[in-house]
Amino acid sequence: MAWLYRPRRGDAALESTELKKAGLKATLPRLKILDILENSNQRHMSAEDVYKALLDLGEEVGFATVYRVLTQFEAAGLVIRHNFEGGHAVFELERGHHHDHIVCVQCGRVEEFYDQIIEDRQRAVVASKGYEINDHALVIYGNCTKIDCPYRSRG
Amino acid sequence: MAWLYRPRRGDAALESTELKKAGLKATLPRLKILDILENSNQRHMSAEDVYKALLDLGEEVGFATVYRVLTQFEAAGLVIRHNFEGGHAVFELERGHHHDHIVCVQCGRVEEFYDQIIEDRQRAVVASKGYEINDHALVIYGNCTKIDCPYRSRG
DNA sequence: AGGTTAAATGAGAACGATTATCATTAGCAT
DNA sequence: ATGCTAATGATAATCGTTCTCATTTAACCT
Ligand SMILES: [Mn+2]
Ligand SMILES: [Mn+2]
Ligand SMILES: [Zn+2]
Ligand SMILES: [Zn+2]
Repeated sequence: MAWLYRPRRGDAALESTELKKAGLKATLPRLKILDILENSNQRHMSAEDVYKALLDLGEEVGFATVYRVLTQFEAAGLVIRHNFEGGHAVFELERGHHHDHIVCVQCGRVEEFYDQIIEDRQRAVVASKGYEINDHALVIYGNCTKIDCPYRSRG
Repeated sequence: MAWLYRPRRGDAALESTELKKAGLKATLPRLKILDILENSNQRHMSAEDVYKALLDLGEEVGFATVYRVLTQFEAAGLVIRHNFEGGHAVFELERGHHHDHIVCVQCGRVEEFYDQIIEDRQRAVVASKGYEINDHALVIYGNCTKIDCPYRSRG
């Protein structure tokens, strides 16, 4: 999926500051990975997606480093990790606005949504069960009807 | 967690019929695993939970068979597989009523709920995005305040 | 700018959950 | 009971991810 990464290189100084603010040294691998997350066409990337984007740029970064850095970014609040079905985690930049996801089980397309009523009802349900809410993951699996979905149900 | 399995053996003939109806031969491993799923105190069990329950009964069933049978049960619609966080899948008997889950991130307790408003809103959101809904997974992570939660927030 | 040092990296081993392989065993239709 | 086929169990393999450790590097201090 090489073409998915648009190399419109972000401002290196800004990204460096972003890392420092998060308490992380501005190393080359971290800057490159942050750059990819910020400029890729796909908002939700697996560790392998990121690694391949690095390869496509001719960058020499180890796979272990990709995992390490993504985990550090998560701990620092720079990215969110999702466990959609399929065995591998996907990461996206934290943009400060909670949202949930619809995943097309055919083509893998990911759509985001936010529904205040759903959010409110979750709080109500949890409270009624005597829990203190912490986090939640709502993933809807479906078939998209996008014209370019290669597995589209009908024409 | 041996004590979690109540060996009030279910009706073997019934369970045998249940398997046949699902298109599965009534083999000993399958009968035993179905029995454990039906009579365990915990409604949501990992493959390892099931395997340990078998060991506690002195049954000789291979780990690979446990995985295989659980996957077959899922394909046959007898059980549902959930991918809560934590790396391993959990299974529960299909009881014909969709529900979602609250998981205590401290003690692992699992609570079930069903909320019609949430279900309806999901359909609406999905439709508005041009998807055909297929399935969904809503897991709320929280801290339970049950008196017997060993990690309870306060006294 | 050059030196120091603790932290970060990369290659590969290790890991945990799950699946595949394959020789042996066991349902079950005849 | 016999035979055929599917199921089992021991073990190897796989997959995504994390760990180990020798080497490199960013940040700090002359
Ligand atoms: Mn998202
Ligand atoms: Mn349940
Ligand atoms: Zn939400
Ligand atoms: Zn639901």
